[in-house]
Amino acid sequence: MTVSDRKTPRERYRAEVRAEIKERAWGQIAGAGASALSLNAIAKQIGMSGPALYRYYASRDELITELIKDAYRSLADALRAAAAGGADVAGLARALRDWALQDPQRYFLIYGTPVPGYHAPEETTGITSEMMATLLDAFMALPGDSLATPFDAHLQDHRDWAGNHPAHPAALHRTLAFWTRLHGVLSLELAGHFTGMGFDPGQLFAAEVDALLAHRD
Amino acid sequence: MTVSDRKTPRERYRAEVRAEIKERAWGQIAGAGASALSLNAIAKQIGMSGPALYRYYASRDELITELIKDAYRSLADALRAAAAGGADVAGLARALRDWALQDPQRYFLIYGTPVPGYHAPEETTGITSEMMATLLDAFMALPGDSLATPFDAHLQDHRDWAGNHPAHPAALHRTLAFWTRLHGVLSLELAGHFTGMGFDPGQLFAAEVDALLAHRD
DNA sequence: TGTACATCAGTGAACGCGCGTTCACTGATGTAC
DNA sequence: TGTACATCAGTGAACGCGCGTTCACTGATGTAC
Repeated sequence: MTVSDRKTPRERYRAEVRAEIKERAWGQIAGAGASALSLNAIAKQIGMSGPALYRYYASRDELITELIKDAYRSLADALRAAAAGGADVAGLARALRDWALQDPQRYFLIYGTPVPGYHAPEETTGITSEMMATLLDAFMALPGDSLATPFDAHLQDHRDWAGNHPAHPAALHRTLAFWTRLHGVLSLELAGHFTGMGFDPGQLFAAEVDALLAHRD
Repeated sequence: MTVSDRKTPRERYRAEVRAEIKERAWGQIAGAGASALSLNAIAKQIGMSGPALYRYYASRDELITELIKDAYRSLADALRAAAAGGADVAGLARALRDWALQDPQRYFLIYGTPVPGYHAPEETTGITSEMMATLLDAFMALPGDSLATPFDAHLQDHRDWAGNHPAHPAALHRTLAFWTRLHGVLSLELAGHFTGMGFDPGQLFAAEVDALLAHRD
């Protein structure tokens, strides 16, 4: 570790302020949604003037882009950490659910209503691939008849998203089903569509995980 | 049909303008999302001054609330019409998909990111019950072992959302799975999360429908 | 059929607000010799 | 260790914008007798 690697006080301060800006940004998003995020309001909370923020982020869009990347990163990390800790498919599902419930608006920043015209930063596709690889690893550990359904066959020829992961078709299929089914439960739950319906969303989620493990879709 | 039932020219004109306002509102939502909906911009498009709109809607919130109710209504109607036309579960799934693809931003107005603090109008829960009843009718026509899973048992005691529909537990379970799984595929697809992944979202959707019909989850 | 009045659609000006962003500047902190 | 200079964080004023909404008013349309 050379001297040039060590952070100067100024660099450390910069990093701290950038972090505080992000923290306040998340707070605003949690309170009123991403569309209500305001640089001036963040500045006021921190105790700075509005223009001062432009020392740290070039624009509102750059800040939001940064937040989106962080959200993707934290999800991929959560799943990877669970896998590293020995989690199987059910464990990964639990990690996903915990991550989503921990901060619903962060979840919706990724999986919520797309803003027409806005394109997510390039990096996010790479992070998603990472996440898919984690899931594929877990499903590959499960037995499965290959090409059991027509869609399995379709996937065998259309697996760009899986890179060159050695998973068999049934694992590909189940990985996608894991992703879409659990997302279906979570997004409806977090958006409040189950409110007043009477049943326990957690048990529906668990039932979906069980169905995925029964490896008979 | 008495004279008082017949619409006066003024009433007819009012209805037309209200309809045109809604049309333009949908156009704006399709183009830039619901948060970008602007009364002034709508007025300009129609060729009126901004304040003139207040003859037709008391506020921006009232207009949005109206649009949300219309969106719920059109979904429930689409499913009911399909059922009335003899559609089975697969047919209802097709109707749902068609409805969603027809206007993605209308879909997200219902199922997208919730705005913290905003509460959907009361009527929507009733319309959702209607939709659930349509689905339950279709699934009740399918055979199913009752109480095949722990979640089936849970549902038997937590079925507020099903009203007093005579569906057996397996139908309750499959109706919820229909809703959450197809929503999972559709919302990811419409938000663009499958872009560049290589497979055909329509085939994934079809595979999920097949899985629901195999009545072995 | 004609007149007197009420209803109501739409206008233009105005209010207050908050937004993102640019700019010229001050003052503190760090760097080089 | 001390001085001269460069770097950079932060400020306050300003720009231009569009928003929702209120208000007093005009002028056209419909209604009652």
